Amino acid sequence: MSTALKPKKEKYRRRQQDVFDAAAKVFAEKGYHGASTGDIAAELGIAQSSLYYYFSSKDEALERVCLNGIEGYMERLTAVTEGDTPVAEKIRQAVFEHIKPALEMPDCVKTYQGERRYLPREYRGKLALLTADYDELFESILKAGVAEGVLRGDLDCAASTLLVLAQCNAAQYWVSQPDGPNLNNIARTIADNFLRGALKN
Amino acid sequence: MSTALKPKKEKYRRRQQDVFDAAAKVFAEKGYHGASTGDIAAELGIAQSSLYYYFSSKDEALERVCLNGIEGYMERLTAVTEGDTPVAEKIRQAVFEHIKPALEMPDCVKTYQGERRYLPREYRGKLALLTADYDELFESILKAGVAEGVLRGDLDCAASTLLVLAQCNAAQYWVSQPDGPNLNNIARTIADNFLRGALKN
DNA sequence: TTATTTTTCGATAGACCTATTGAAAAATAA
DNA sequence: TTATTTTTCAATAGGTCTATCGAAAAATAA
Repeated sequence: MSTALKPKKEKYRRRQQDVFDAAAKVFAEKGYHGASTGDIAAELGIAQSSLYYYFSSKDEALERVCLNGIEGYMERLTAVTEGDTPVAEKIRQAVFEHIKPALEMPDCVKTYQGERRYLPREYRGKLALLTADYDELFESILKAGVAEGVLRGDLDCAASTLLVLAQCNAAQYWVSQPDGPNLNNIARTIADNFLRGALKN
Repeated sequence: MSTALKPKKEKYRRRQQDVFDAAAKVFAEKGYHGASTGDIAAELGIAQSSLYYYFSSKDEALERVCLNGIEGYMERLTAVTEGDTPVAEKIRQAVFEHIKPALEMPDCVKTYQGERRYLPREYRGKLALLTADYDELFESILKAGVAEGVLRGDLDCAASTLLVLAQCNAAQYWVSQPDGPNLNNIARTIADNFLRGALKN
């Protein structure tokens, strides 16, 4: 029975995803307020009014795009923390996993980074909590490193987390450039630069 | 003679500066496209149409605000490079001077960072050149450090420049928070973190 | 085929926004 | 005071935008 009803809804879902992908592209390019629903429709080659069959407001489109922009981050970072690899390697992996979406879904990530502040209040608060959880999880890797004695005892884990992630987020704009540096190289540079100063000895 | 004519123009200039300051505040808060000229006027408590006595278009207001946002950067960094202090100290100073405007003119800086991409093509190009000059000057400090043998010989000066400045730019959002960290502390943390990995030995 | 459901569309109401204009108000000069 | 200049304003033209609605078209079912 479920197999008989699904195909209908699934076709709708796929088309809806096309719509949100187009929205992500336009939002990333022109900014939320600089982009019109007409721009999104033009991207898809359909009428502006047709969009409202897939979402009920421009705000909702931004919500969905932003959600896509942070989807998977928590899961990937959790996987990294749960491994039994050395702390230094975990940090390298965490940096790499953080930058990865810049290639796979750059528009969603850029929109999340730059346009999330235009979300309705309540929704923005929810995303802020998710981001805080993520930062905390990242910080826990550093704390574990300090506790193990692998990282310097006087390392400011909270500040380091913010600084490393700031570099990752900035790097997302470099990898998307055609002649920009390779994803692996950037991740390694960021992680190694940090580790050189943070490792004991 | 010049002293007789100036006061008139000066009064106009001062009021014009008020207008651009209000524009900076509103742009920083709502984004260029999210902010209306009505918002700017409301900030000043005047009629929307009165603004056009001081600028000829919203674009021009953005231009001026962005210009204010990068004013002085080049001069301050030049002063740092020209001193005869050790390289490590120059780097600390450069980082500090880069973050400083985040306190003195946060709205202009935020607008420059986030909204400059909405400037008309030609004007955006000019600012890009200025930014490139700045990055190059910063990089030259690192190169000098490598040449002197103070910094590691295999240091990637270009990448390091981008990464350090990315941290500075991100930090500008932390210092403006009421309970955020102190400007000096952030600057020192960024510079020391970098130096710990970049210094020879 | 015809009937039914899904998807797209044109037209448009209603709101907002930029920039202009001529006049009023305020400030300054004579 | 009156005359002149500077500054502000109300009104508005002309444009764009979001979201709605009923109908048309397309896809699917009977």
